[in-house]
Amino acid sequence: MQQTEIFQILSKDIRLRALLLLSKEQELCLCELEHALNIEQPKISRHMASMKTAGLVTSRRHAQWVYYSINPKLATWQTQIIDGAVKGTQNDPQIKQDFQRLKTMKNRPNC
Amino acid sequence: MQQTEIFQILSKDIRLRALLLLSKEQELCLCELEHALNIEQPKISRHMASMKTAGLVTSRRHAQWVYYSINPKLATWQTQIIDGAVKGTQNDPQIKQDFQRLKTMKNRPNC
DNA sequence: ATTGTATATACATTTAAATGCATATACAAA
DNA sequence: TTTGTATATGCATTTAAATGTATATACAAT
Repeated sequence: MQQTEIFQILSKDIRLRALLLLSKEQELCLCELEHALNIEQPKISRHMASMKTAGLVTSRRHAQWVYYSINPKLATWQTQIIDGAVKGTQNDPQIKQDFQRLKTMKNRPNC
Repeated sequence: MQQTEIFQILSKDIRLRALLLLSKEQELCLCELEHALNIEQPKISRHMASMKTAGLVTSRRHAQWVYYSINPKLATWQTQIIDGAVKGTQNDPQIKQDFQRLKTMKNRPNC
């Protein structure tokens, strides 16, 4: 049952929060995620790697930055699940804070 | 972030399969789940207990049987997630087999 | 070539779940 | 009160993820 993989990914705070950021921002580089989530670089890097392995996100490198986005090729049932997560968190203080930190981040890479 | 709890529950095969059975059958007693999923009694009992603790299912006792159902008071975002799981598994052979085993179970308790 | 910034990975350790097996409790019927 | 069936729980062990810290790689700019 590979269907459980998406649940296993979203079962952890950090990854859910990262995905929620990506669901609004289209594309974010690792350092933006690191800053918005306020966690150590190796940690977020590893979690993004696992999300990529699970096929939930894609990445592209541009100069020294690696940009992550939600995989545009997800099945509709997967998208539905993510949408549910978005709904369930729209008033969550933690998520608000994450977006706040992203907004106030200095020297965000432009492209 | 208690939103991750539903994902954590559905991240495991056994629990996802149990929930899918309940989503079609309304109510099933533990021994029906045990039989349909083809696993040991203490195992399914504990997994159902954790689903109950998480608020995903409810239970009622009738005579010596305990009947489980999906909690009717779930938030819509939670229902949406479960619906996504149902969609994502509708042609899954494992799930088909689970229903098959349920159908062919002898001496199912009636009420 | 050297320095700086961004990202990934290795490895040892910790933390958290899941499991098996035994046993306890709940209820029904004899 | 004994026996049978259904369900829950205790406890030791295993399995699986997550973590911290250090280090490696990638690319840009000097």
